[in-house]
Amino acid sequence: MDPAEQIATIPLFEGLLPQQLRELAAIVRRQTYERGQLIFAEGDEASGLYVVGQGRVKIFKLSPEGKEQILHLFGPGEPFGEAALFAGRHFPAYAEGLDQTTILFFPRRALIDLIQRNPDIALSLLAVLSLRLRVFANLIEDLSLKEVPARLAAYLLYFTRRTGQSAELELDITKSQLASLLGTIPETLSRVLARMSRQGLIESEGRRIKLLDKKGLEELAGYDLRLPESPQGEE
Amino acid sequence: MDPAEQIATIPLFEGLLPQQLRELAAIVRRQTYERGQLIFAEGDEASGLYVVGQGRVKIFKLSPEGKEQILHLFGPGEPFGEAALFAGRHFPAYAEGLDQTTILFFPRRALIDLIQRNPDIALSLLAVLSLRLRVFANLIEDLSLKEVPARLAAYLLYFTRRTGQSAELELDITKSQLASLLGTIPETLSRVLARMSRQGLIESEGRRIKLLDKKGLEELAGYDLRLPESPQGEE
DNA sequence: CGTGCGCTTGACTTTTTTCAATAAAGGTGG
DNA sequence: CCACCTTTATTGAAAAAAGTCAAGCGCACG
Repeated sequence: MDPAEQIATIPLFEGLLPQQLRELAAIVRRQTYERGQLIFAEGDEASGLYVVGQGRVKIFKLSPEGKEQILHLFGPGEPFGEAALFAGRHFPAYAEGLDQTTILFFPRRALIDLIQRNPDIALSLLAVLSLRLRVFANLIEDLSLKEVPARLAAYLLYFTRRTGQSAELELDITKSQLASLLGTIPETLSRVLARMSRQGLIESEGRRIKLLDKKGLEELAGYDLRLPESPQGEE
Repeated sequence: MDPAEQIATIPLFEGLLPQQLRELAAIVRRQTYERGQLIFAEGDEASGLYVVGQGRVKIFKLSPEGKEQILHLFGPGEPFGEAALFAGRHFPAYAEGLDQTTILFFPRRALIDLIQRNPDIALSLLAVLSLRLRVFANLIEDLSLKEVPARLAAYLLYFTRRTGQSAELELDITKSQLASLLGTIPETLSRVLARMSRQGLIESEGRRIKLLDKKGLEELAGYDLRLPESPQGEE
């Protein structure tokens, strides 16, 4: 595909003038990665902005023992590595291709120039970062306030809403990856899925999961009891 | 204090021209909150940017059962509530005064105008958001990859570095709040502190904690074994 | 001087992880 | 098309970590 055309489809750059798109096209570098190939490592020098072209990218942290926590999964059009661009000089996590993946890379200097001449990009970037902050806040909430079944229920419900699939959904990641996303391990996830099936909440077969009792799942996820009172003094 | 003067000391607005500072001063609203008073609640409409004047502010999430997870503690000069400004229209968490607190509030509209006319503020904001993203990434890592003793050790070491205190530190929050910050409960924290004391790692007396064995703490925190190899295939 | 809040400790329960073994699924090359 | 190999998923038994409930202490503050 023509670089300028492809860039124009990136939500982050939507609304830019043709001239500006051409500038971007002039500095972009296209890269390809195999499934499982590392794009950057935690601690690496951050020299620019990445945008997923095709395929998916996994952003994750690694414990000393090798256990991984997935922070994000990104698909076509989504930028990543921006935080390192504006804050520290180093990536705070790993990035790896989940499939065969093409990446658009925008070097730091040129990008910052462009932003300075074009505040709208900045606002767009601010929106992206804000949204991520929000996602993280929710992830933190889930990880620290809920147990695995609640996290799983929340994820399943969220997933149906995100993809529009109503009650029958098909995971686009392995269950091991889902476990990592939920902050647990495959064994635990497997058991929780089995238990939910026994309880008649879901039906699980391979990557296909049918939600049989949405109400029950919502309860599990903590969608009830949304305290109407102010939490003052709730320390 | 004169508003313009005070605004000039906010890192976020550093480097602005006197004219722009005056614009900000013209739109700012000053508010006071008591210790424990709610500044905004999760789900509230977000109508502007907050900056801490004096005192400290606690940003937190609440589980249905009332357990809280502290996301941030902010002090003078630090902005909060920005994410809601650029992304969704609602706050993703609660904010509450930790002391008697004065807040500077900048309404949305005027601020966005100013940003559009002044890309440098945008870059500054991008840096702030990026930094927070980074903090969150670390918090998520800690919460999901480490057990409480490791999180506590990491916090203690981080705290000494942040405050410059070398081996003897004085908490500026209650232990219950520290527990919440670490994603656990006071009882567990208490036990972990006791255990660490028995092991000769620390000496704890009220809010004063002395680090007796930094090396041991670093090991606990997982500062060893930083895998030098690429984590390829480490799924 | 008492009330309340923060902190600690003990006994107990629940949740999750670990370790190990096995089964199922998917892709590759003959 | 099948045998083989790797990856992914499941299950059991045991251990570990963290949370709940309940009681008690100490200290600050009115």
